[in-house]
Amino acid sequence: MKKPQDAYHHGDLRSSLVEEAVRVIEREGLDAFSLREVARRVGVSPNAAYRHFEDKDALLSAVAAHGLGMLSRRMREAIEAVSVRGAGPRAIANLRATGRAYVAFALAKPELFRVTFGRQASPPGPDQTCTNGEPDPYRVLEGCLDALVEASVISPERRAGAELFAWTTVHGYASLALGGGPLASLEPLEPVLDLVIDGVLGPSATSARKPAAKR
Amino acid sequence: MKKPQDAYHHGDLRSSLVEEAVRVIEREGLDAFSLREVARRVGVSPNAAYRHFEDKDALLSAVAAHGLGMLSRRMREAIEAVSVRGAGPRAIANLRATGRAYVAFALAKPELFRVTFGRQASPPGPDQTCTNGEPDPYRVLEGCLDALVEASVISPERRAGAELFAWTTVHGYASLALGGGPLASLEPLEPVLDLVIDGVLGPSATSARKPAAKR
DNA sequence: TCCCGATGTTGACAGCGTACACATTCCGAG
DNA sequence: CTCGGAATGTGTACGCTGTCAACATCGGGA
Repeated sequence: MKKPQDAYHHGDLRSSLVEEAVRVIEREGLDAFSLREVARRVGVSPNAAYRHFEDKDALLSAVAAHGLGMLSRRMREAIEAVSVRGAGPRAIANLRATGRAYVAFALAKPELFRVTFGRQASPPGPDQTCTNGEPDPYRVLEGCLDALVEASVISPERRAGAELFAWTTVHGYASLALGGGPLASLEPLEPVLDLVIDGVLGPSATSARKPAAKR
Repeated sequence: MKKPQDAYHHGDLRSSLVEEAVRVIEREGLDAFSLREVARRVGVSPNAAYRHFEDKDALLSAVAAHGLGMLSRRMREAIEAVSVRGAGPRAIANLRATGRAYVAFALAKPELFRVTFGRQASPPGPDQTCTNGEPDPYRVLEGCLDALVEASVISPERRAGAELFAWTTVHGYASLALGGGPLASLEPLEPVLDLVIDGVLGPSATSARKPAAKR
């Protein structure tokens, strides 16, 4: 009576493989990840994976999609934790919350974050595919900015560049915090978020923001 | 009579290995890179590399250092192309030029850029090691911001967060442009640079910037 | 001159991704 | 109920990889 699309012999391999792959990558690093290792841990033969993924790279892509879904969920949870009803400056707090959640996710699951965003080939379709039914993180950001427009905090035309700018800055902070550059031991996030919000809101509203939250 | 530190049997292997590795990575992707492949192309046995690099990862780190040096050079060249004498708003143009050069490098050599910044382990020392005598890119940015302070365009305290913010935004743009996220087919850079400069200069000087350059 | 250390080579091993052929299990048509 | 094909998992094999140990070669200082 259960209807998951693949629960035949093993009972939802594919999902098991993806989850185990996420675990290996996050706990022992991307270098420790191999098809054979994951299959071994799941308890199937190495080639079983080929019934569900064309090759190793396809499995990695599935891992990336999984990571995207997790990130998206955390951003939405962060929003909900801030506002039950959202309007006015609450919308600004939401935007800030998503940024914080984004960086927190990168720091909490650095290897997964790298796999999620460090890949060249992503589905060329308009939106990324996420593992859960989650909307992809970009849509969450769009929601935040739409709310700002609806609450008349920013003008529609100012919204135009906002998505790119906000995403870009927060993603850059996360990337650099993960260790590549000389900013590895990093300065606090909040001042950066202040500048992001200033940039999004525009020069007029500079001090309309709430004082930076603690931490 | 020549004194390069290692020009014995082969004549500066190590450098040859690094350069060939850069070539392979940039032309055929990181996946096509292997110790054996690089050694093969250079014309030495696979194990010759082990006289110069502890393991594959060490060679990759050398590639990353090489990439850092290239990036740094391009940023400095971009500055020189803008200003023979630098002061006042010229310093702002310099900052913008480094940002443009940073993104241009990432787009021109995407695989190399990924290797350069996508690594977890970097030398823990205060500054990254570059291949050429180049200062690392972070120092170049510091130079730009110092010039802004010296020219009294920004206050010293405003400079504090500026390095992180500027680097972060430009690096994020470059990373996203390389294809991970949904911003792959990307919106123009200049408006983002406008916002970066606004953020660095502070809310007072919003329209002090020059109109965005063409292209 | 000769010898030692730096450099490069050869051979070997385990682990990897993956192709091919085979075994098992599920499910619907008769 | 049976039975056959499709879906799923296994066994075996191949070439490639990173790396180790032992050996060969060279060049410069005693």
